[in-house]
Amino acid sequence: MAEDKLPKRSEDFSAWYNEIVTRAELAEHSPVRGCMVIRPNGYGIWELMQQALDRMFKDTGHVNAYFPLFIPQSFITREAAHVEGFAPELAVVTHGGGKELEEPLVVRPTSETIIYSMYAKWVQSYRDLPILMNQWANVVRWEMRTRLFLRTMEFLWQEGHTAHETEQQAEEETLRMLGVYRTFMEEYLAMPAVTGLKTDSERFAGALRTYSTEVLMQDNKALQNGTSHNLGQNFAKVFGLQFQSREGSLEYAWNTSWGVSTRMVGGLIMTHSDDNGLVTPPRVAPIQLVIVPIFKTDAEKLTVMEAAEEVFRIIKAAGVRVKLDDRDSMSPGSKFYDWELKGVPLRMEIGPKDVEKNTVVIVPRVELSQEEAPKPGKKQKLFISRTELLARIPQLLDRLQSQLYENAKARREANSIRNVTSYDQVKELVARDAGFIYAGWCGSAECEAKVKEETKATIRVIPFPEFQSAEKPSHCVVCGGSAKHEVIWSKAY
RNA sequence: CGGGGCGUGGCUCAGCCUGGUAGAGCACCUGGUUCGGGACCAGGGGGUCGGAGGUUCGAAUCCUCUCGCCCCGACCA
Repeated sequence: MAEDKLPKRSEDFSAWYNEIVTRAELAEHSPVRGCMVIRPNGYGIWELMQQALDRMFKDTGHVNAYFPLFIPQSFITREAAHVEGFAPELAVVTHGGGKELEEPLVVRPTSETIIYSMYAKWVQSYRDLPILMNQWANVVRWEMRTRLFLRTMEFLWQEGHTAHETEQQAEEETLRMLGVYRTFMEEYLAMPAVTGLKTDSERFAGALRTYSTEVLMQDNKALQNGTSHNLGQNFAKVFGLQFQSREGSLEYAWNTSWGVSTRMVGGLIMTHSDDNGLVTPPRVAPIQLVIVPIFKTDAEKLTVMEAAEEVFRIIKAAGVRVKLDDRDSMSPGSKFYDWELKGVPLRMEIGPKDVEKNTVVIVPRVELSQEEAPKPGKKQKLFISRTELLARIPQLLDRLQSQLYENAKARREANSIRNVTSYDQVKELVARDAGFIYAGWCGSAECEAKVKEETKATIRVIPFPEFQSAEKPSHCVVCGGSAKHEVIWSKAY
């Protein structure tokens, strides 16, 4: 077969990423520029993400609904900041049914306007609040430059939209959902996320405050993969979302919105995968374990397949997402490479020797520090008795899940540079893609813009206390004025 | 939208400069032998050269326009 190897991450990270996406059959370009077809391998990951998130949303009291794709253009233009933010990336429908429309329809870039206009109809009194709703949808934003999963003109996401009596309740909701995202990313995607507040320049168009989760990719660029906004009363005022308060007065509701998208799939790839291909954390792996039977003679094939099928049934019954690779046109070695490329967490080999000894061989996609170390230059192979399988496989999946998280977190820590006090050092660090750069900032948009202009790095976030350095910076790394915040600078996707 | 690169069977690419009517490897199909880290032999199917227009007796090859992809920059989840 002699398949070509992937480009190496260290040599061409972009090419490596693109090759993984297409060769692992996650997605490919559509005939329409900037749009993508998500193939079953990629969509399977997204489905598992959806399932887990949806459960978490329900557990925090949210319900799902669906609002339409088309939004009257006039809705978008009502909220000043919102229009300004989205105008350049709107797709507008001007014709329908063969006639020019009286009012053009915007293909939703996000649904604040249509949703809050509806909430306004549904809410009369404080008794109707809070509204805690979510929708799973596609949205369209006209983009100049696109990349599969990371930035496409149409993407899939969920957008939560809530309405509350008080600013404090809205703020609590905003932070609660940011926390849900972080938990989800860490527990399911094995992605260590830094959470914090966005600066004014990075804030969502129409929000009071925007918070985000930021994850460091293997090329040391940051990926914002979740945002949560406290919208204040901006949209409520524009769409007349009012309620009679407990005191009898008429008040505008306080809104929040929060979303994550298929961009997370791209982040997942860039966090864990290696030069052999995709690496998928077990909890979001469409196939968690693949069984590769090995045999020479027909007699061996018979006994090996019988054993493989039995193991398959047992493991499947235990709730593991397992596949038996019974393709007979491919050699086992070739299958090994194939499943490594596709990121399956565990591979099981069953051959004549295993049948004889009533064992199987398991090879984890990523080396597990808790298991016996491999021989130098070899892959880690675990020899497991068939009688232990039901206990061992879930354990190995768990260990792989946490191993990926530990690896990613260690990498992030190794590439977080704290207490940077000179601007020259910032320039030097950004120039060599050093990662997350923690430094003081005076809070001025001028200093922020200067750094962006001169280095391409932006303030990713004003990190929450648990991420802040032990020693608080005293001066702005740009102007030398007194520091208002410690911020994280980094190049970003 | 600016700069650069590239579009030739499913994939990677040769052919283009010096026009003469399309080729390789891999993949795919059939049969056989194989199978513990990318198997081998034999046979076979498949492209009109991104698209449109032009020059020419004749265009993958020359010219014009256009579409798309990739990289870099400005904008962004």
